[in-house]
Amino acid sequence: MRADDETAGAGGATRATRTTGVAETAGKDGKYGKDGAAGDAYDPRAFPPFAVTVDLAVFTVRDARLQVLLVRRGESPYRGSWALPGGFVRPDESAGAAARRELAEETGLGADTVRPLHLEQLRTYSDPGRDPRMRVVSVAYAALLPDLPEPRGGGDAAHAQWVPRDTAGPLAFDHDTILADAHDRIGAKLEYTCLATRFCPAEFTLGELQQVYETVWGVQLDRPNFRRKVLATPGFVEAVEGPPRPTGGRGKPAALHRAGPASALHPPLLRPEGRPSP
Amino acid sequence: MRADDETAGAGGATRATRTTGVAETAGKDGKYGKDGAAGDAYDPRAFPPFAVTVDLAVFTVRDARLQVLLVRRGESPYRGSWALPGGFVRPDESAGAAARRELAEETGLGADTVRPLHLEQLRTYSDPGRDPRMRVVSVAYAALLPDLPEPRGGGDAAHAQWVPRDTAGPLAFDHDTILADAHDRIGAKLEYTCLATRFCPAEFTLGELQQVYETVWGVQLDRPNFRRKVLATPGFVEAVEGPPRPTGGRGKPAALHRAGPASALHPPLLRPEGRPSP
DNA sequence: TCGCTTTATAGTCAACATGACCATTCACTA
DNA sequence: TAGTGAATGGTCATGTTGACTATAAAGCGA
Repeated sequence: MRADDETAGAGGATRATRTTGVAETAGKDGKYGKDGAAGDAYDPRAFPPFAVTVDLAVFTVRDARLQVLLVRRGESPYRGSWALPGGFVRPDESAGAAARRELAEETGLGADTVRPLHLEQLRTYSDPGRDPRMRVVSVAYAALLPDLPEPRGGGDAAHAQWVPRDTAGPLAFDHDTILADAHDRIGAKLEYTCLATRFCPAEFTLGELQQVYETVWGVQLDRPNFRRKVLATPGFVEAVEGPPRPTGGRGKPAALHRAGPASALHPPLLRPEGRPSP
Repeated sequence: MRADDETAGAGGATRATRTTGVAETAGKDGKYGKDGAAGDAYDPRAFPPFAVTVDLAVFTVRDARLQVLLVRRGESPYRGSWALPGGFVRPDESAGAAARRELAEETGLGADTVRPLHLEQLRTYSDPGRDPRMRVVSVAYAALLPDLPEPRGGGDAAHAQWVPRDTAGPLAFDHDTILADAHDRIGAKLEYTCLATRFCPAEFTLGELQQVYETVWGVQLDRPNFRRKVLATPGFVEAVEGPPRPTGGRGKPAALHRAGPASALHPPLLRPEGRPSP
């Protein structure tokens, strides 16, 4: 969660292309120029068009590590580099729809599996130089997946691969920045939302939920305190009837829970130390 | 802060335009199709281009009310409606730079005044139908202004006007949604960042700072408790030497403070009741 | 069957933060 | 000189958090 935007390169050059004050205000809100008075107005068609893409930071927690889904680039630039999955937004879909479509394609998961997954818009990256070939603005999304039995299906998604987040990079384009922003945002949202359950299967133990927090934050939490806090937060989790899951012989089997109806935590579940940045 | 994205209209139609799986993965990350193999690849130039704009939710606190800067549209559609200020992103600038440029133009403030203002990217609105004339994706920003002595300069900005936030709307396009998202985001960030000082002039009293919280959140806060909390948070504010500002005869003059070096609050300054949504 | 290990769960206690108050100080005005 | 309005300085009960100890339940190996 970086506070500021890419503001480099502002100022001078933009002034140079400015013609009149009327030209500015005529193009308000993404509209054409004043009706008919096209000569002076700011006309978007007079410029090379923007391409709009989505980039996805797809996270899961597996083997007590935060893993991110990456693809290897087959074309230049950055040929052979790892990159975040993504693709073009099509003329008839929103960025959110494009992100969900790409998520299904890259993970190889069916539409039914992908539909309930949490997709969160992070921010938009629009630096003029971020793609050396053309002007591309990219809307970045973060996706949270439980540790699914079918990590990546065959077909289109064969080239996508889970990589531990701390060993990911350097990535193509500005994807290192996007990934860092995504990690920051997810970590921050764990503090005051119930997002952590999205990393878990439908039924999970409190130990698994705690593992999510510990993995995303990179800290150790006290187990009794974590338990107390989660159970004291109304609507965060609710107990599941029936026998606990077989443990495989290690310790007492834990009771199962499922995500509750709440979406926000009151008060928040704060990280042990200070947060990185606003 | 809406949790989910615009996902309406996904699915069917996008499938119809899909050609092959190779076409999908070839256009990864906002690139052209596979080198040379343009026949099958997804080529952005085959589609009508996207226009990219910025929309600004510019807030200030004046007369104990949250005010937002609006412009009146002179062209159709929504001719005569109020709308958020904004405009096209130019080919050589980032969205953030465009937002700052538009902010200067709409407020009539000089570049030096605008430079230190807080601009925060909210999210991107990309619904295919959000502008009836063409495909426009808009990157929304929130800007926080102190109650400046020159509310709006002359010239270009003469048509922009401060409007109380609760009387704003209905606005053109999806600007009601953007404004609501902006208000939610600002309110949430007041809880765990030092953002509130951005609504204040360089030197301010704790009463003025409290007024910001009360106005944005729409609640009343206890003054001694607020004071204790703010002063106990390291780096939030620091005392200013010298005599207090003349009060105009109403009560004891308050000590002046300026924004401290901190950017995040630990622990956060939570709203009295539960937060609206995640 | 008896320990032994492992993990879940229950409970204690002090430090800290918060919300609801009351009291005092200060500058200006009537 | 008293009165008014706002800032500032406290108290106190309550709730939350962090550190820590203790108990319970399951499987394993001897």
